[in-house]
Amino acid sequence: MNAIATRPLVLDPDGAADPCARCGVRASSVCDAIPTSDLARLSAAAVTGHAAPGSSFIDEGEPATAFFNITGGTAKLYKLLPDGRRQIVGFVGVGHFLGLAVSDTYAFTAEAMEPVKYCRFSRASLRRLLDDFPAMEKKLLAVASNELVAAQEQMLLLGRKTARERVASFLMAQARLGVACMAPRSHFTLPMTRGDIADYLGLTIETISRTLTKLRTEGLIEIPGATDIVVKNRLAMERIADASE
Amino acid sequence: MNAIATRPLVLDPDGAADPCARCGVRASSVCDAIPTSDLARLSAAAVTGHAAPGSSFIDEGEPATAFFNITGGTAKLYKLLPDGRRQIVGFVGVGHFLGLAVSDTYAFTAEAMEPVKYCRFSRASLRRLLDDFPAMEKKLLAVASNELVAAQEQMLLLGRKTARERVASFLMAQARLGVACMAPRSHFTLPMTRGDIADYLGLTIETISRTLTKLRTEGLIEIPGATDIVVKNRLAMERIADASE
DNA sequence: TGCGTGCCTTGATCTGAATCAAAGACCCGG
DNA sequence: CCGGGTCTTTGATTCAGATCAAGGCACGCA
Repeated sequence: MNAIATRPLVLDPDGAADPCARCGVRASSVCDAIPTSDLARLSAAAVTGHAAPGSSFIDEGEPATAFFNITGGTAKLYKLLPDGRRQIVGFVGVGHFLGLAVSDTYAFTAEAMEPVKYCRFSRASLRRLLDDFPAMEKKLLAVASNELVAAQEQMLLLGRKTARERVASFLMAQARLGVACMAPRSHFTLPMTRGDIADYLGLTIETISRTLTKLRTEGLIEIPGATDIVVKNRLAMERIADASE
Repeated sequence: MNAIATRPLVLDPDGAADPCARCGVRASSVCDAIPTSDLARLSAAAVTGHAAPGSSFIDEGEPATAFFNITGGTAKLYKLLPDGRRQIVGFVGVGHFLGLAVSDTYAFTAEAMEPVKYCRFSRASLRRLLDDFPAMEKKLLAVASNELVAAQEQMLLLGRKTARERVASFLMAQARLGVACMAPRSHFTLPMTRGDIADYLGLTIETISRTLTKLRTEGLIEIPGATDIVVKNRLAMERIADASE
């Protein structure tokens, strides 16, 4: 189960998945879960599509008719309140699955940040796929379980951490993206705006900016350009992030 | 998939599951997913146990060796920060699955609120179970997907809703518990303390108390006893809960 | 080259919820 | 029936982060 669980999976009948723009990892091909001999069936079930930056390809509240697998680009997932308040519930890249839930309507909007490519499956073809390939189902269960753990971690952040702790947590999570089993990177690029970070961390743009500035003046990070982060003191940052100081 | 997804499932070789104390629903027996003829195999894999109120049966950070299915009672799930700040990530009752994630350690602590009974499966026996009974796996996937949706809803609440909106959301969710497809109850009992509610909603005890009092003086609810809630104006409460006013 | 439009930063002020503090209310065991 | 917890409510005060406001910078485009 572990091998299945730890590598991204792309359901791309063309077999042309990009390495993930978020983390640089190249997703394992569909063949990990489905024998090559059955690829034709997968191709028949899938419809490929794409979305330009700023445009959404899943809309909160719309009838949930399909299941998506990201094969290129990055997107943000968010929920809106009627007055416009926004909560970003995740940033996703290559290999991510969307629209799995058993509900009538989509629970969030998915909007491309960098040009997104995806494979779309109807509910019916997804069900057939899962019936035919139990390994697929195992993979999805593992993915969903891990996302649940991440969601609970985010609840802790949103419910109980200070602005400083939230920003530090976010930066350290970004540093770890896509470097499983290796040391986190000390230099990386944020592919999202301050506004997106704010809506992900439950704060405002101004608080994000001020907090980053503070961390910079304390010598814990450097910010060569608005989207570039260099972590100067990882240990201190980690300690702030998990409130152990 | 829907029938499997919508009713609680209890993996109890003794077949003696209680109706859920949280919501009154009697869980479907294990037989929905596993043929009676194979019950012996399930019994062999499962170990039953129980936990008294206030005691935990899963501890955050401990090696994740087992998988749990609640067969009686209710529990709260929470994560702690080193300085004692606490975030409750969920309240669970009969039929709930715990410890599914593919990680080395448990992501949260599970503590009984009312005497809890459970079935425990080792990782290995869970894997065998899932291999043998694909319907089990389908069920777990459906459950995990729905929990993910709920977690995202909670992120919106924690990240963007006001105290008033959080409390109203919480009360309306409690009113809906276990009455799928029926009108929410207008009278119900809260099985948790103000402290638990506070840690679930990312607020303090005092704010919970004040907010409840405010809703009461406005005539939207009544509070006959600290744990009893009567909703007097459901429409207004719903509107506050989803910020559409 | 100049101008508009998004971002981002910084400063001043405000405010919703936290914190600090003190009484009730309730429950259980003896 | 009493005593000592725990839980809840209410009030006074504080404060972290939001809001309001003003520039600054980078980039695309005419």
